[in-house]
Amino acid sequence: MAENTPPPRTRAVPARGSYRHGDLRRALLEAGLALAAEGGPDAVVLREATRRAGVAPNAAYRHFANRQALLDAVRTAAVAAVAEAMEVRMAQLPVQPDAVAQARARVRAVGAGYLGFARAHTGLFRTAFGGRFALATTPDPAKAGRSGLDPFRHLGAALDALVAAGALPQERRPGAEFLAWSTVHGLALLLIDGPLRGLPAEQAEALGGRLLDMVERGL
Amino acid sequence: MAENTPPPRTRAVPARGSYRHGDLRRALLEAGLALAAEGGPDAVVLREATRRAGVAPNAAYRHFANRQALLDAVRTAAVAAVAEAMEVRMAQLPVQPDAVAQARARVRAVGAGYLGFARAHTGLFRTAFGGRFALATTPDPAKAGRSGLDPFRHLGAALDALVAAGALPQERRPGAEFLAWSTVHGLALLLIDGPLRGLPAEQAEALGGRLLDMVERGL
DNA sequence: TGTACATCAGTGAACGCGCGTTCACTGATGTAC
DNA sequence: TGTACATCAGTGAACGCGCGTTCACTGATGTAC
Repeated sequence: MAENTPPPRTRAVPARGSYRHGDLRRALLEAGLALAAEGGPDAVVLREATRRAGVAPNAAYRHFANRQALLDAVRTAAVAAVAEAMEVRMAQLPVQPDAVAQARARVRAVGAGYLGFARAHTGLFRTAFGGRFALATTPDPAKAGRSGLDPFRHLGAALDALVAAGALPQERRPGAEFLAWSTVHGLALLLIDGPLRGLPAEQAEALGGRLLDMVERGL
Repeated sequence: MAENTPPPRTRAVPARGSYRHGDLRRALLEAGLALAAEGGPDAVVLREATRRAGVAPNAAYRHFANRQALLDAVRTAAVAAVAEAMEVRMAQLPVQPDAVAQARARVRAVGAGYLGFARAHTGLFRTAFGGRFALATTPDPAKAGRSGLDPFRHLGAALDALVAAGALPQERRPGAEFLAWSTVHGLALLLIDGPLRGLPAEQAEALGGRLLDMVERGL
């Protein structure tokens, strides 16, 4: 870790749980998250998750319809973790007198949260956004951070704030989230899977900064 | 196809080839490319390639050390195909009196070639740039188009031309390829794997255009 | 020009692998009387 | 309060799958004499 982005959320140990195991569903989900963190989505292997939970392979079927269902649950949790990383950045933002500066800082925090998460929790990031992934048209609370917003909606809200502050013309707002997202998404992938893999943190952050400058200017 | 980006290069039928099969190496490579086109890198399965070539599974080992070697060869060919898609776009560029406009158009052609290839040949694109991929520091002719440049070097050359034309300050040049690449790479992935998947061609191109506007302004 | 020989591309059979998933089960628990 | 019972979370064993890869082989070809 050693990053200011948080590890994936681990809820407090819950009410006694069910039968034998205590709470196998959560144990499997957490094993799945650990696997995803170590090796991305392909590493979320049902048998290995049960192994880590200390349970027979088929016990998983009491809690997940199949391997895909487990993977989906892991992916959802990973998306929520990205949202939380963004929220951490935003919470650290100083209050500024200038509304424009404030709104810009918010957009940057969203982008930096995304990039920081990708670098700090590569496997989880790849699980969340690395392969085929969709965007529910109706918000899913399970994919949100504490604020109730998922990563995509954090970006949308930040861009709305930019418009409200007068820093982004209304007519450029539609579709702007996809332009901004593309940019940051691309750098994230170049940084974790592409030729920028292994770039020292300092340089990666500098590049991220320049990229966000570019988006600001270019939007 | 039905696109102005070319299909992956198929060299003219060569000199007689070797023993029994004629030219199993090429047959396997082409089967691998077809598999990649259909299902991305994971679909490049050694046994299936030999099946398509009409040959026993282990015959592949006469020509490739292992599955990874076949995949690498396929990936290299896919990268070259991206370079060619860029070259097609550039060749279509009208000559302009204004050097700045000319240089800008060239950068846009590189970006549009990348995006167009990603949409037209999704599986190949994903094979070339979808997963873990590196960038040889020394240019590999096998990854280049007819011009001898690979996709990354096409971008670099286009940016150099931008500087030469005076449209990009010298001091902003270093690292600019990574900013530009990130942007276009991200949109490509959003378009083929992400929430923008299935966007109608017209809208996808419009978004691509806006993105390239943004890069131009922002760089 | 004809024959013996070495080469080596492709064969056929088999391997071990870990995977997801299904089956009939068992036995600790909570609940109804 | 004590006992019978239904529930259903986790068990144990097994399946078929396609994969990559190894082995000892064969037989068409090009080449040397």
